[in-house]
Amino acid sequence: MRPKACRAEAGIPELPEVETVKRQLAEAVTHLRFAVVEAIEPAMLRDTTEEQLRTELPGRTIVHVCRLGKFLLLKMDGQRHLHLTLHLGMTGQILVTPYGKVQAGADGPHTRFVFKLVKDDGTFARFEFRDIRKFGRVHLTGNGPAPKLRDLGPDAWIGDWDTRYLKDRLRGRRAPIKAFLLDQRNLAGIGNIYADEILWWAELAPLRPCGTLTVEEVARLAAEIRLTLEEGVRRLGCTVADFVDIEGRPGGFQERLRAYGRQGQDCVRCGEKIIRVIIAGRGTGYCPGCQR
DNA sequence: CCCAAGTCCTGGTTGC
DNA sequence: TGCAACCAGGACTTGG
Repeated sequence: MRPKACRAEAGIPELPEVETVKRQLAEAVTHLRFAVVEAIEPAMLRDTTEEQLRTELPGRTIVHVCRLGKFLLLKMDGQRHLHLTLHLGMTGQILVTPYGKVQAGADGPHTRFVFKLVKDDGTFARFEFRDIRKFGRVHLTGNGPAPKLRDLGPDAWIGDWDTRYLKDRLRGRRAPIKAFLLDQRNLAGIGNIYADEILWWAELAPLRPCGTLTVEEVARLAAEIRLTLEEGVRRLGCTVADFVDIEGRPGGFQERLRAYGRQGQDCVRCGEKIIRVIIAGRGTGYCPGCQR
């Protein structure tokens, strides 16, 4: 079985988008071995020198691909627990293509890393990390995942946390609830778009100070975090690579938005106009009518 | 020119 | 007053 061509991108990568990439990547590269590593943009490296990437990765086989929040982790075989950790930043894309297709194998203007992978049967695949804005990051670490991952809270979608955890973390804080959701140390994986959508579903105003949420509201928030991300994963899981628009969002995503980017339009729940404010330095859409 | 985004960094503020 | 925790805002980057 040859490695399947895979083009994984999905607009701004938040948890559901990264989960989609993770699934496609796992399918495409698990059990393949690194052969040649090319770091075109070494400035995107963390915890790692270009030299280490070039010398330590070749010969190692990918045994597992997983995700924590917005981070992708590729675990290698061998004793040293070598991990390649990827963050897609804002505009990162992963492309995996079998070699032999001239068109598929070419560097683009935004190609930042290229990994040549080899399979048991001797065929090769090209694993490319593209990133227009270079906010993406690549870590190669021995003895476990990148140190950065230790600062992350539990995975917002499938992590081990509950209403009690949220309540404890929110207590006494004056920062707006939206800023709390964006802080990866609390929960990992929520970005600007899903934060707005979660707060709309939970009927909570994004400016509400964390500490003012009632137990009932925290329970609502906890439920909507799981449900909104679940829906995102399900929808993007249906987004076959070929359907993904080069420009950004996969089909069906934009029309599902209830708050983010809908300023000036009617709230589909109460009819009030969605407004836009800046919170935590980020554009925020919400309904002043029903989000309290 | 300004805007968007995720994360890192800095410096100022709050409250015990 | 001291100090840690907290919080706001700028830097980074590029294309629309």
